[in-house]
Amino acid sequence: MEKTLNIAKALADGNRMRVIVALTENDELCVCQITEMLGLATATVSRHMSVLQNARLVESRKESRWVFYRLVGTFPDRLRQWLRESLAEAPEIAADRRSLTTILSCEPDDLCRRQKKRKESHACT
Amino acid sequence: MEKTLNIAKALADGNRMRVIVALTENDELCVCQITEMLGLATATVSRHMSVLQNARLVESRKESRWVFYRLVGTFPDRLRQWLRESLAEAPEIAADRRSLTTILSCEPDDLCRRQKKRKESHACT
DNA sequence: TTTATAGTTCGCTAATTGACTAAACACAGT
DNA sequence: ACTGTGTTTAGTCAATTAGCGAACTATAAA
Repeated sequence: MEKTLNIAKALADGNRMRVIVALTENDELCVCQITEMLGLATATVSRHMSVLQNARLVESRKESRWVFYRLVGTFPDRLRQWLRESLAEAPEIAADRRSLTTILSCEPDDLCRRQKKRKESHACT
Repeated sequence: MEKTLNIAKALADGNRMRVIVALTENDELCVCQITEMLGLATATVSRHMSVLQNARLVESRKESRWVFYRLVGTFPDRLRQWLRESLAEAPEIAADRRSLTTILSCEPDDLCRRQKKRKESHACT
């Protein structure tokens, strides 16, 4: 029962749910892309991804400086179906989809550079 | 998205998950039966059922002094399937099933009387 | 009408959780 | 070796939550 409960707990956060849904539509995403989509601090995103990984919902691989996450191959099919059906009309998910289109149109390198620049400009304000 | 997230949050507690699964196997259960199964205070069970009701997972009816809860007719089928599949081998659920056999073999009246007697005997200890 | 009963709500406590910043880590780039 | 980059971990704070007992509510029973 612990495994199922961990999954339920992992999904009991709006941002983590958004990540899971985004990963049902995209093979994999890197932390900086998820960070950009959610609009949170990198540290927070990392924490969230850790929760999802511990719940065995996602797995990760490292390539160069970037860490990419994807859904595990054993992701429960019924759960995926429920999420997609129940969130089919959700405006927040549609917004994520649109913003991801832009995010995915550039390489992680460029994206991370943009995030850094944005962060510094905030620091100067 | 709020509706789906509320459901996820409602399920992110072991006891509430156990109640939902019990209700997939039993048409309806009254508070005192759920209380007996979970081994919690009535107040706590009532609070939990309120969460499930607010998440639109269960509905209630009152008969005499008893309140009965059942799954809503719109309970997401995929979600039910996922829960039943992933919890098919869970020892805790099996234990609940067994204890419910005993609980359901007597009327709410008798059960409530037993619970009251048990509570008083604790008070005397 | 009064008393009893079952469930709900309130308030408290302790634990957990989401967001952030800063520091640490892993390792690529120079 | 040193510097830069992206991510992870640790610590803090505020908000939320699960469990309980007490008080309250709804209403059945006497």
